[in-house]
Amino acid sequence: MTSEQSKSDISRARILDAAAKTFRQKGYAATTLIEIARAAGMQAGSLYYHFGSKDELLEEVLDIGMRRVHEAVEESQERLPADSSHRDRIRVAVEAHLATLLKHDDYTSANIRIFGQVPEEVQKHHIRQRDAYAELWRRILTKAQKSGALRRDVDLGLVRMLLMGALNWSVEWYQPGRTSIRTIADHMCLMLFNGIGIEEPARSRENETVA
Amino acid sequence: MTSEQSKSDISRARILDAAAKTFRQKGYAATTLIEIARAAGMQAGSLYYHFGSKDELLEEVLDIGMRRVHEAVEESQERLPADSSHRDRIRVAVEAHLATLLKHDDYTSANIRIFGQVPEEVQKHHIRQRDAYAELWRRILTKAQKSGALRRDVDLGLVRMLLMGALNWSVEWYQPGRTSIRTIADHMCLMLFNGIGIEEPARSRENETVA
DNA sequence: GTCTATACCATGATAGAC
DNA sequence: GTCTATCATGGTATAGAC
Repeated sequence: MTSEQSKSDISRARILDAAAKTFRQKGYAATTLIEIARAAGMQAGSLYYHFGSKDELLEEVLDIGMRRVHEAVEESQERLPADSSHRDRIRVAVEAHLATLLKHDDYTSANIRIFGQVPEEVQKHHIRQRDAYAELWRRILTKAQKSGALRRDVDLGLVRMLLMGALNWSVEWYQPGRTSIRTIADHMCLMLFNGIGIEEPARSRENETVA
Repeated sequence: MTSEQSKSDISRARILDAAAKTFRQKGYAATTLIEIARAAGMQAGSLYYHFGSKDELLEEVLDIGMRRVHEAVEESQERLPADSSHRDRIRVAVEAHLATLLKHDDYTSANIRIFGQVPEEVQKHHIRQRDAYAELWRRILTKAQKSGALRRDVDLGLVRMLLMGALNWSVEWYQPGRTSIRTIADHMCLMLFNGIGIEEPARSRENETVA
């Protein structure tokens, strides 16, 4: 049944892809249905056979994008051996989030990038979904903290925001080929767990260059 | 001479304030001149006495925003005793960046938020300015690293991006009164320098988990 | 300097042919 | 299912009165 693809389904998918890509690039308001239609290989009027309005199209793009990261991070946890360390749990979550965001997923990056500038009405419809994703991260971090893998004297909510910010902002600067997603994740985790400071007097030398 | 304020100057300033605020909230394309004019207490047509076009107005908002953070961070460095530690240098820079961004400065936050979705032509005009700001941070971090305050085996460019991301993203979630800017800066610096991990008995593998 | 009025254009959306 | 044609709206920008 999943392999059953009517012509309608195919067009729908093409439209969504085109919309995600364009929304991501130009933002919501600056994106015209004419552009989306052209990118999808059809005329603007034809979009309305598949979607009731620009906002409906937008909402589906946002929904898909958030669902994808959520699932990716969730699966990253499930795939892990039950006895994994909390650092590893966090590490794979970071990598899953980054990978979804940066590896040709216009849906998730569109969501991250434009959510703040989308009509309020639309935002309201997606708050629950965003909260659910935040809750997933909250759980991961809280468990780590409770079992002694993270310092207790920090505001985990704040840490989560800073962490998400560091990761999400990558959509603004990441360029495929220049740095691997793995390397970004490694640096993020190093900062998160160990920091990159060096104790004042001791000249600790550890000569491994992270490429 | 600075206290010399013609009526024109006052209106100009009011328009810019209104524009920064609205751009920040709604994004560039979704903001209409009608809105800006109303917020500035005049009619849309009147804006053209002060600015040649919507884009010209936008460019000035972007310019002011970037100039303000740049100056704030630069001054944070100059105000510091000459013998300050590199950690302190970085700490005050972080705080200056955050403070400018979050303390009722719609200009800087507008710049941060909408830059990626502004007409290419406009972006081009501001790349040099952004590079200069990035260069300021690059210098601060590099000096710290060279003098042994930061690990040598990290990609400082990557660290800078992650750091800026964590800070910049705060415009998306910060709410005055809930957390102090100082607290955010402290958490950021703790992560950056020490990390928030606690040594776990078993593995001492730092970053690079090569499969 | 700011207003009103309006030209001009682009967009989201609809209707009906094919 | 997609096209063409078209409407209605709302926006940027201009012109001229005050």
